[in-house]
Amino acid sequence: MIGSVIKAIEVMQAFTSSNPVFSLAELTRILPYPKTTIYTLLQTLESKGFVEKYENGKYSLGTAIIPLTQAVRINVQLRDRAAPLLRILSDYCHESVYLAIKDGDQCLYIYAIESSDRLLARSAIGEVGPMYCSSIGKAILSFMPENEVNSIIENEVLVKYTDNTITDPVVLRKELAEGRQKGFCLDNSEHEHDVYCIGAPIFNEHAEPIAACSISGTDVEMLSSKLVKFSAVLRYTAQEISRRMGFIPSRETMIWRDATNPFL
Amino acid sequence: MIGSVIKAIEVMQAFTSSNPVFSLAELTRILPYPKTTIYTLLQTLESKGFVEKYENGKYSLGTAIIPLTQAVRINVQLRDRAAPLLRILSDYCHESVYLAIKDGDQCLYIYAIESSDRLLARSAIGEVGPMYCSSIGKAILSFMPENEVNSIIENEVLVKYTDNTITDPVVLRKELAEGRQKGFCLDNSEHEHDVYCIGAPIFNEHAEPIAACSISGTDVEMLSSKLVKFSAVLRYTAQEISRRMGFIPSRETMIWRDATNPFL
DNA sequence: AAGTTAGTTCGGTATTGTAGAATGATGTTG
DNA sequence: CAACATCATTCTACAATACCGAACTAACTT
Repeated sequence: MIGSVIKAIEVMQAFTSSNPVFSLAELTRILPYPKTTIYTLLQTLESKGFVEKYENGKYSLGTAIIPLTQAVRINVQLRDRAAPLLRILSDYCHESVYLAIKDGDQCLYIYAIESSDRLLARSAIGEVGPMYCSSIGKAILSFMPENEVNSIIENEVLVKYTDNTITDPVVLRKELAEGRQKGFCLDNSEHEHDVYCIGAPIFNEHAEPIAACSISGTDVEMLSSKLVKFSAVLRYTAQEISRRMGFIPSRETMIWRDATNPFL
Repeated sequence: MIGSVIKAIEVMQAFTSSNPVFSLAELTRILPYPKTTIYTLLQTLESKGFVEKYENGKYSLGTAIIPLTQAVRINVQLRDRAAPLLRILSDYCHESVYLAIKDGDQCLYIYAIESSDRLLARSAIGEVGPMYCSSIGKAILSFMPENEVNSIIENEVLVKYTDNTITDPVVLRKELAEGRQKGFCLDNSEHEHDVYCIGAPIFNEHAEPIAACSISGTDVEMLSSKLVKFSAVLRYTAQEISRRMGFIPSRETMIWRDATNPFL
């Protein structure tokens, strides 16, 4: 374990989308290292383009980080395989489509096809979010071993983001059981107001739920009149992505192509 | 300058999308450092999620890199401001839309809205490409100071990717002059076969061309019947993005809204 | 079974990262 | 306008620790 590398990473991770600019002094307040240590770290990172220095002496993360993402394993192995299928899904549904993985106790969004009515300015890629109140997170949880689900649900305060957020572990567990049976989970505006989602899990070759994809919209019809059609194509998409990850669906749970399926 | 941090970065940058997996031995062949040095660097990076270790002992880049991109300055300052405008542009044109910045002598793609007929599986975000044979690159070059243009054109071999690639500096310079006058540049399948693009430059508050956006399609109509309409809305989009970057367009070059403009 | 290659552990040395203090630059307040 | 405060940067000296050779183990090859 090389201390200076650890510290360099901690310096980079101090920067966030809501706080993307720091002066040296501000960083010394955040991090438990002396000024000069952080100073030389910043200079080193700057020489490689990992941080940039503003005119006014402030620092932010540099562009050299962006090309690295193309080589990240999950992007090569999962995103690049899933992208064409998600494209078809998005064209069929005319709604935003997301791909996120389980990253520790959270979901990490690694791909998005955002439809025009998504008003959020920022790209979701790279964002992390809670598992218990998103369709993606619940879809992953619903197929995880019970003890792991417990450790995620119980080691975390279930924050009530909206009126619909499920904060009762009993209710949540019931919904996960239901999701496991149906093969998909919903987000009835449980995280953001007026955002409705359907999420379906993606499995790896060991049949572990490592990720999920979702259809997301601002129309509540998503969970009523459109649900049957959308959930079917979403589950099929997730299954085909899983297949490309080496997963072999069982005969009972397999989803077949039919007339309502755009993947004919 | 901290040596171990430099080395750690060099280790990470050894991974690419075409070569995303390495064993320790392979890395020692690529990098001029002893086995044990690279070994401890990998272990350190792994502890922070910056590299991941496969079952078979091989290494690849880890997911912890992905959230960092949300805090990268250019993504906060430019991408997040440009995204809604590019969304409108894409909806209007029904074509793929790209945003790339000048990064040294190359273009770095930082945002993309890919339309359904884009068959490429991979996301372009994070990719780098040459400036002299893309509409984005030429759009940036066309507004750069002459000496900087020279250093890019002359220090680089102009590879002939397709039959249409311009490899003659004289022809290229003439086209850049034309682009500067018109306010946009074309890519007539000069980099990839059957890909046609229109690119327009984006300026910062100092009126420097720091980036460009483009409309990209597989239909040659892009450069004929659709050109007038598309180039107008593209230029307007680029201007409005520039404005959000602090650029103040001059009265002569300003593009006004009109009936063919979706931004009414 | 011998040989080759790769991953990992170990330990001594010398490099070099670290942090205190001092300096210079900038901005702020009375 | 001066006195003060804050911040970035330079310098220096010591001690920590990164570094790398060598040794060891495991897996695979011939």
